[in-house]
Amino acid sequence: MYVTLPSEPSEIITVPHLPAPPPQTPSQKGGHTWKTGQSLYHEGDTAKRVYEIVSGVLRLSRVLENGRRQVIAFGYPGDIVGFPCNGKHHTECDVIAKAEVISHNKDALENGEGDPALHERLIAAALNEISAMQDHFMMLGRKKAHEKIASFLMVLNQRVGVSMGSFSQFHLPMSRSDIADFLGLTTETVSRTITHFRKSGIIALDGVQTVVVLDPAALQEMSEGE
Amino acid sequence: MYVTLPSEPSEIITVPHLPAPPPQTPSQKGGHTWKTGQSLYHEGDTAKRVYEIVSGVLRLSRVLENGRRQVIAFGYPGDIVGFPCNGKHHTECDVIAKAEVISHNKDALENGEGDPALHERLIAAALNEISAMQDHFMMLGRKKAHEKIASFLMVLNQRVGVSMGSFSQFHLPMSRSDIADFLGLTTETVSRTITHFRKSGIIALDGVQTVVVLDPAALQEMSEGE
DNA sequence: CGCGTCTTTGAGAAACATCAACAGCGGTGG
DNA sequence: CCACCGCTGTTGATGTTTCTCAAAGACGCG
Repeated sequence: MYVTLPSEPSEIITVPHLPAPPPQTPSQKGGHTWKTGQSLYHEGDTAKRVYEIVSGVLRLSRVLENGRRQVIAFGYPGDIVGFPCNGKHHTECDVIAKAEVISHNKDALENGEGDPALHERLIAAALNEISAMQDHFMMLGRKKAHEKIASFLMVLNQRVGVSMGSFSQFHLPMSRSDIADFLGLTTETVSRTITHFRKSGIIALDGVQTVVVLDPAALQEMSEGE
Repeated sequence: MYVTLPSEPSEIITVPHLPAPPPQTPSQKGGHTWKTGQSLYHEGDTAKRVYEIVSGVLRLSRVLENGRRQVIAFGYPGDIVGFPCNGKHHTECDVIAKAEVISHNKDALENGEGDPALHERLIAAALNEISAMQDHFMMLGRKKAHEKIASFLMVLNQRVGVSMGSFSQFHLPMSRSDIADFLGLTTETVSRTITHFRKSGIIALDGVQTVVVLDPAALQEMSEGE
């Protein structure tokens, strides 16, 4: 259903410019499968493991007391999520699209004993994560709604888009509200902006969850502001 | 504007715009002093070291082509900055207040050989950084201007505030524009909001760079929305 | 087929940005 | 020592974006 490209460079989707993280050489073959709607962990949970996504999509998020939510990242194949801080998880991690996940003991991240190669790979992933988050800051703090949506669609297109003749298309497993909470917008603004792109002929929709990119250059231009 | 200290022995390096890097062996104790306005590194620089702040204040930032800037973080004593990604720095790092900084070879972060204790300390710092950035996401994406400013002042007060009788006060080494770029606002909005807090009796100013917190509870309340 | 949920669309309000002018402050040079 | 200059910060008037509230349409599921 979801096209995963295990051989492709993959990264946290907020990082458009980063080259490939380590190739898929999981230390353990065959991860665990999680269904849509399940949670790998919750905010405040004691962190024992970090998770390497083989297939599917995860959502990392935080909620404020008053109910406001921020989606921190969407995890795609190749991403590693669940980095602990002081032994605890600081986000929710929910499954958006049925996922296969390999878990590693957090000790493999925190000290090199055992598997030095894995240790270094996890550290590299954590450093990548930091850089990815810095990109996302730019997005949240300094871009307008249409730039945010355009950037978001472009990154997804680059990461999971498949070529369909002269166009390319990809699947949006997350809801409009997930996108809104990721970009710091409301669902209405997300919806309106996507509609606007559609009416402008930049993209087309096939159902609410499939995006066809008709004019990548225009999308690129949108993402940079005018 | 970035001045290289003549008194500093500066290596001849292929990076043309790099001011004098701290000439020292890995993990040297004692640190190195940087003056206001200097840059520890620039976006795109090859990352050789990470920096542990002993005193002073640093500013980590990124700029978009169109000139829009996002301040990623302010580095205060105890913080470790300059985590590399794929061997490069992905932010600017400028000195806001004269700083003493200890630099560590990045190898100490990436593999445990040498000093395992330092290695683990740097990893913990990186993981802390991830968590701190997640907090900041909440701020940028889901808080209103007055909540952002109030949160910002509160954090600074907790971190560097000194008790003055029944009140506490702290220094704001960064400009209004730095604060704006950190919080995703304009300088005008920052200024107006601070003025509003002042007129409400929540804070007082002693010059533009000293904040006296008169009513911490009100500030707390402001930071959470109503 | 009916129901609940998600998405889209619309109208109006609010928050924040933008544009513009002025004030404060430190530094410089006469 | 003071007048001037440039820079940063403040304040005001106005404009735009985005949010909020409301309702209708689409879609999946039982």
